[in-house]
Amino acid sequence: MATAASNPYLPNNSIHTSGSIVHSDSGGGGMQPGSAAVTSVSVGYRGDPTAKMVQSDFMQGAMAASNGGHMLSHAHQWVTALPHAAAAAAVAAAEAGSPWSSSPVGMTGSPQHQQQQDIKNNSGRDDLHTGTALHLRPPHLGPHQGHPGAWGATTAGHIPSIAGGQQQQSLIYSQPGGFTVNGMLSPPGSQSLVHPGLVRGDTPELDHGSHHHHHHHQHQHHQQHHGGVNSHDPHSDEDTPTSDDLEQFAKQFKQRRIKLGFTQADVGLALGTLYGNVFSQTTICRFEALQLSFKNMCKLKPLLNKWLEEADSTTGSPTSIDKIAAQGRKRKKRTSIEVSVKGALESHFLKCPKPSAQEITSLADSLQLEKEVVRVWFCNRRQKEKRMTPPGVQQTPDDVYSQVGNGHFLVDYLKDASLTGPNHPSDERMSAASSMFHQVILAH
DNA sequence: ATGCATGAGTG
DNA sequence: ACTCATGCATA
Repeated sequence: MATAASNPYLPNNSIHTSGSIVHSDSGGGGMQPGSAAVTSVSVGYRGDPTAKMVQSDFMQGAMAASNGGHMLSHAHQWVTALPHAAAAAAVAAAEAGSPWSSSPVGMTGSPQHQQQQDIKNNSGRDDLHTGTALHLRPPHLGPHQGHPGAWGATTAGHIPSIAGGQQQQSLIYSQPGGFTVNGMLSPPGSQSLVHPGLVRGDTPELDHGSHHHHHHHQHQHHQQHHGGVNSHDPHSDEDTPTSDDLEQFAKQFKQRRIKLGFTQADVGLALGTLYGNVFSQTTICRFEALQLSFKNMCKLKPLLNKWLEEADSTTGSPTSIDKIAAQGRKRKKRTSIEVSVKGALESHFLKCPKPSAQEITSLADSLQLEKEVVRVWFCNRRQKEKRMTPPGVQQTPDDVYSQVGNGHFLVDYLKDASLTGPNHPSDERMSAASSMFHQVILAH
């Protein structure tokens, strides 16, 4: 049992604890998810044999049952401090020294307020320069960002992520050297050359096929109107992409990525070595599947586009990136909710997508789940609906009709979108989604 | 490919 | 407490 926890290197399939650590249990608080949900154990801990997780796994009882009123404390329950000096130091350095904190960003134009959620990601995994210290951050900003007032949202969205994310910590890893898209030290021959022309992947060979299919326009301008300018070719990463652009780009991106032999994880890592922002396989996957919010898609596109350029020029480079699997803090065990329970949650969601705290509590109680779990479930559920592509629907619009089952999503999106109006900061995703669907419907 | 989770940022 | 961007863990 403990072995699983202490040895992260083992294929974690066999791990499943059981009582490894002290777990608090069910005494006081509570409700043991014995029937409603199972919590699969498996702490993805970074290599620290000596230190196993000390804390009691997670006590749910604390907040649930007795207190109906408030349960403000929960955040610290699963987060533990790194017990190890080395590890701790690394993380400390990562967190203290590389906060992609707010960054000045030079957008002299529209001081948008609520959407500069740049990337401050980095979950403390970026400093493990295992052997190959790969982290190269160009002292300059990306070539994107042309006009300041192009349009607040999107533009402002990706700039900070690039510009802001990398400054102070750069001294630490200034390892000059050639880096390839893979993040490996440069070898063979000539990579990293940023080709000037840069037609962003128009390689005839694979750039033809599927995209270019339907192009209706008429919805191209959802969110750009104040800046004014911004009406050149949709292929440049400087302007606000339309949902069409994104869809197309995502598709093309995936094709090339695969053709070049890279995995989604590879790309995520490469982005880290190229820009200092590492992304997970998950994120790349979601990007390709358009399962991110419109805004998020816009933010990521320039980065991936950049990678694509690099990848194109770096043909034939061996792929041998070392995967840094790291992360220092612990997470709550993932709870898997039973199907029946899930069904119940679903139906509640349909009735009320945003239940009150009180409602969540009673629901949790009746379902024998932790309140927190229920709360999170609703959050995730809502978020799911905001993605550009509803589950299942994503490929060619033509398929939308064949794969019904998601039909209602379309209706909802359109309905909602039309109610709220075309473009409004908070409706980005709707605009995007609906525009995509509009064309589908119109094309029908 | 996705489900559940964390945390920063916003009210 | 919610939204959003992200990701570990898992199916």
